[in-house]
Order: sequence, then C-alpha cells, then structure tokens
Amino acid sequence: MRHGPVERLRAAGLRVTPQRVAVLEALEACSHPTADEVYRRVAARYPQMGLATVYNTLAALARQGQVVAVNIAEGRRYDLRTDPHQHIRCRRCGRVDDLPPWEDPGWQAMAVPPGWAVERWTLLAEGVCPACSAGATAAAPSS
Amino acid sequence: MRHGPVERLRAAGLRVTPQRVAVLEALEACSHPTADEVYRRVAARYPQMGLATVYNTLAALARQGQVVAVNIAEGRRYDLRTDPHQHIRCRRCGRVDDLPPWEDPGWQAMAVPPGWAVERWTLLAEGVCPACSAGATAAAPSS
DNA sequence: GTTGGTGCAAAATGTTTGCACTAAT
DNA sequence: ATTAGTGCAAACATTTTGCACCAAC
Repeated sequence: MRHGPVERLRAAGLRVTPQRVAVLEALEACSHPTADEVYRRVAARYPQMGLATVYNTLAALARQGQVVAVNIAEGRRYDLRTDPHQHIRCRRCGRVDDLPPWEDPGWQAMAVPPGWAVERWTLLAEGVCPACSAGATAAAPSS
Repeated sequence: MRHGPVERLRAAGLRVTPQRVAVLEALEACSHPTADEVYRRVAARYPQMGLATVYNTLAALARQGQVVAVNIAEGRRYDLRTDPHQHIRCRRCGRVDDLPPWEDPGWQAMAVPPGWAVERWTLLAEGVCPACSAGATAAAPSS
C-alpha cells in the first residue's frame, strides 16, 4: 500500500499511536465520515477512545495536509484525498462521495465580481445515491 | 420596492410583526449575514429581541421559500435571493457575496458516478474581497 | 377571540480546550 | 528522559425546543 496510516503519520511528522492508526483506518474504510462516525468506528475496537482525540487527530492531520476537512452542509467531513476534487452528497442518506476529476472545469472562466481574487472553487452536487434510488434505504437527512 | 419585508411576509403566509420586518430589513442591509449578525443588527433597535426569534423567523421564511439558507463553511448564512445562484467568500474577512449568474454552467455536464441522480449543484468560490486586498482590513476568518 | 409569534431559559449538537497521566520517540 | 498524545470533563458556539405571555389577524 502506497500510503498506509503509518506512512501518513510519519509524513506529517506525527507520532504513530494505535489511536491515530485506527483513525486513519476508519478514514480508509468509510467514505467521507464525520468525526463522530470515525469515533464510533474506532471506539468499537478501542472502547476507551476519546472523541476529543479523534478531533485532535483529524485536526492535526488536516493541518499537515494528510487529510482534508470538507464542509458539507450540516457537519464537517474528512477525506484522505488531498488533491483538488469535488463532492456529491445524497439527500436521503447523507452519504458523500468524490466526484471524478474533470479535465476542463469551465467554472474557472466564470465571471467574478470586480476586485475579487479567487483562489479556489468548491463544488457540491446533491442528489440521490444508487443505494437510495434502488429502494427505501437508510437514515434521515432529507436536505 | 418590488418585494419589501411586508410583501415577503404576506407571500409566505406569515404574520407581519415588527421583529420579522426588522429581520428582513437586516437581510436587505447586510450581505449574507449569519443568524447572529441579523440578531445583533436587529437588537440595536429592538433591545428585547430574542435570538431564538431570529432563528425561528429565518427558518419560517426559509420554509416558505422567501429566504434561502446557505451552508458556507463555518456557519449558516441567509440570502433573500431565492433563485439558483452561487456564492463567493472572502478568506480574510468572511464576507459572502453573490456570484453573477452564469448562462452556461458547464459543470452540469460533469461526469457523475454511475447510479447517482444529481438534482442540484452548489458552487462556492473562495478568495480575497476588494476591501481586503486593498489593505489590511477586517476580522479573523483565514479559511 | 383565536392562533400564531415572542422572549426567555434550557436542551441538544458539534467542536475545542485545559490538565494530569501515559506512551512514542 | 523528553515531549507529544491521550482521556476525561468542562467550556464554547450554534441552533432548536418548551412554555407562558402577548399581539396580529
């Protein structure tokens, strides 16, 4: 594996602790989890795990660029992909996925109000995921 | 004025109270304020105004489509424009403005993962606003 | 006069911080 | 041995809710 949890932690100059490895494993296993989703998954194996540690770890990794915090509607989500890319969110179950990279993002030519210097664009698509359109599935979100 | 506060409230089937009128006036006066910005502005004239009333009013207006709640990074913001449009946020002072409408949003042709039904796109540009690039200005945000 | 709205306080979230203890280096 | 990281609890910030009183219709 090119970038395993340990490599990521080393690359970020962070100490390798079992908790942090578990956090990174959770990020590999879920798609764009919230901090709480990471916590619940990690706590299943490390019952004494603290939620604050999850937040601290994610913040540390994000500060070092090993993880990206994505602000999607209600709640922040975390992503191991750190290259520029966009997201899609299911209105029904809340699932978030990456969008495939798009070669010619025409929005870079979009007119901006005079005087603004644009540094970055973020695109969020919203709709219904395959699982949810297949049948009555999952939880609450709605929008 | 085509759509004053009173008209908006009537259109939403909501009672016309001084507090609600003041909330809508605040929305007209600020650019994409947070609930708290609305509250502080309204409280300057109505000191007994409750923050919960601001939230309730904004939620009621949003439910009736007279206002749109925009989830931008940290904190929800409110917008009197209810037609589809996009936003730009200043990384330095946190100011949010509307982007001019774009006729041919090429991103609608963006490839989406198989099985997803996309209903809506949200675009957020981030950069530095005219005031902030003109000089050392304003508050904290950063990103 | 009804019914919805207001104000206040409290609850529910989600995230951050302080601190004593522990473990990675 | 150092120093960063952990776990817990408490602090914070933001948004929602319950309820008694009041005002728009």
